Amino acid sequence: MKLREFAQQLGLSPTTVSRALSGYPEVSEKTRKRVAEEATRLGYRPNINAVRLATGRAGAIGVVMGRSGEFHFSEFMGGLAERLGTEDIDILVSPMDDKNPTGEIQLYSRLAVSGRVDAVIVHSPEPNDERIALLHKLGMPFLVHGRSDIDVPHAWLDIDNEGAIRRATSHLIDLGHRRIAMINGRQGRTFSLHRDKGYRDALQARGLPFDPRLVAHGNFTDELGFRFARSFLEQTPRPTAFVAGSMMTALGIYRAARSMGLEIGREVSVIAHDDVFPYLTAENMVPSLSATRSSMRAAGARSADLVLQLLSGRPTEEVHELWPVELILRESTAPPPEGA
Amino acid sequence: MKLREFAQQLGLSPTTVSRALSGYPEVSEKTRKRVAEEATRLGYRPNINAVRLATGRAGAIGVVMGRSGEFHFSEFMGGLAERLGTEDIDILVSPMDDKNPTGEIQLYSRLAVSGRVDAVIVHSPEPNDERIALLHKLGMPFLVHGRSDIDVPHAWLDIDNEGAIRRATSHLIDLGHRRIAMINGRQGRTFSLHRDKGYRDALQARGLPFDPRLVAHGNFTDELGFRFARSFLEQTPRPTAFVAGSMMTALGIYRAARSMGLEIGREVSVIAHDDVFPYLTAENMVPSLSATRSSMRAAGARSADLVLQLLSGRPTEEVHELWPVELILRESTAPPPEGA
DNA sequence: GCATTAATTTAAAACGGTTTGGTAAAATTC
DNA sequence: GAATTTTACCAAACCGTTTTAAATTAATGC
Repeated sequence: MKLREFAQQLGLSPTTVSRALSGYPEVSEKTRKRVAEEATRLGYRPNINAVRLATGRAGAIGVVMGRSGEFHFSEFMGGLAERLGTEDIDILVSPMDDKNPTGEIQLYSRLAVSGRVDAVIVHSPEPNDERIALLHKLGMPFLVHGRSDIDVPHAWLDIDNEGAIRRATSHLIDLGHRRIAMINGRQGRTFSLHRDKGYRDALQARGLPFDPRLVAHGNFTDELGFRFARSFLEQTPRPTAFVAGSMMTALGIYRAARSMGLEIGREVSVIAHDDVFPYLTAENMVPSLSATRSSMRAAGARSADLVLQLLSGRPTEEVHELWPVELILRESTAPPPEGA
Repeated sequence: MKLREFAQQLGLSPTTVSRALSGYPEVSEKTRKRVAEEATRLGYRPNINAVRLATGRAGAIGVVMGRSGEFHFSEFMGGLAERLGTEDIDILVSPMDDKNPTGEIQLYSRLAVSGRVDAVIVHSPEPNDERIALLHKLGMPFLVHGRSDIDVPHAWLDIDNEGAIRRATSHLIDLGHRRIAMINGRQGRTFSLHRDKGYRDALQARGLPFDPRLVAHGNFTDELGFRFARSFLEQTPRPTAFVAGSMMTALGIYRAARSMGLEIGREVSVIAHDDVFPYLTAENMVPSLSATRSSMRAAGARSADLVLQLLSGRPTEEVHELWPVELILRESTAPPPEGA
């Protein structure tokens, strides 16, 4: 059913009906109510594409999805979706071929120019992120999940990675650990750099030396967690504790320790970062995993909020949030064994 | 830049330019080429929303995302995105409040009516799935990832869950297991039913009794894997083998066995279904996990293909694919211990 | 070289809403 | 009670394409 017919049935003009449904003030309360009721009764819904054309708004926000296995992606999306469910705004997922970095910029610029989305969410930014520069130049509203040092104003939502890892590392030092290994995220991402910094600062604060042989970077997979942990544990003297970037990494570390007959929570301590997944919880690991924790789903939901704020005119410079991160101590952390 | 201006610059009518760009035959090769060149040179791109309104096509396919933790979701999406990256088609993710089942039907009907998407992908169908009936009634093209027994024609892509689990179970029986527990997916989903059937048929074929106390249903989480495995293992006599629905479930089973001092691959055998994740691999578990395996990402990519076929007119009845599932034997399966 | 057919191109009508700029009726002011 | 403002509604223009139906130009047949 079209607006025309619907309006006719009500004995009103299309104009009035359109306004009534969009909640404009210049239509009487009585009429508005009648229109709303009849709309649901007769099942009238404005054609979304006509609305989009007329208003110039796309009614969607874009998320670019990398190919590599990002298991936290669906949690973030879930949060986003949860919040956006009540608005009439869609989430548009664009695939990105991350083997081809030029393609990424093209993709963003296509996304921006094409008018498919009103705003974009940028993930895992780098300190000098081309995408941010591009989106700013194109005037496309965007929110960065994470942060960038780039000299371009950008709205962002980030967790305090640096503080979290500093606390985690400090705690391990407090327990008496002296050789603490760090399995971090992908090289070059801001969040990895922040975590590196938290780690180094904690060491430095206690006068412990920084040993590059105890730090590794890579995707958050069980596989890499295992491989790095294994190679670290083969060093002599071996590290007595690990700071890890993700739950999957922690699984790999647990596996590596077991494979070498080392007991987690006694001979090797582990603290990992937990994005809070419904299907794999730090609490339930054996031994239960000490973790820095921040809900990815909550970040998704809040990101939706912030994007909506941007779209309704809140100035970019005002929109940034740095979330504190909990440190939850469980059984995987303990003082190092005597003599280690 | 609008079509009007662009056409004017070329000294052509909007009609001709539009046709040239869409590849219609009634425009000369020479003109077409010129138009294409100038379009890239001047950076003309048709306004997507105008196109959508005029053509009635949305240029997007919809995916409904449940709230509960579905870790395979991002793999499926990744595959979808990978394939759709080359087309000019978007993926629209709609949030679903799965606490409110009525909401789901409303959501689908909104999605269908609103004209936001040209087709929809339905996940985890039930044998008599309301969504399928609805989409059929509304005339919205859709692909079911999975299958349904409903008496409504529907295109689908599914893996041979029944066969996979039958083989897995049979293999365990061949090894000598007699008490085999099954931790399946959510009650009522077609795939769970198929797996149940595969399991029961395998038992029956060898004259083994079906014991409902050895079967559990639930979400694919480490937590449930642990709880169910634990309660099964506390029975006397305890099961000597498990068939599990997911990698996370398998993690839970491993944990449960360990917590009871039982050695996987010796005292307890495990076969799980593996959707193939880059961040957690069956091969790498300790002991390595025997698995029925089928790539979720490949299913996503192929689903995109099939949806495109549907949209280009291939009849629904022709579109269904049943994928065979590999059974990969690793260290987690062995004959039961003597006397068990 | 003219009639006929085929190949190109075009003007104008959708597509289905929103928004601008008014107008008539009702409410308020003086 | 006339003048003014406010309220409630409407006709028509517009958003930027595609597509239908018709017009023009080029090619072919004889």
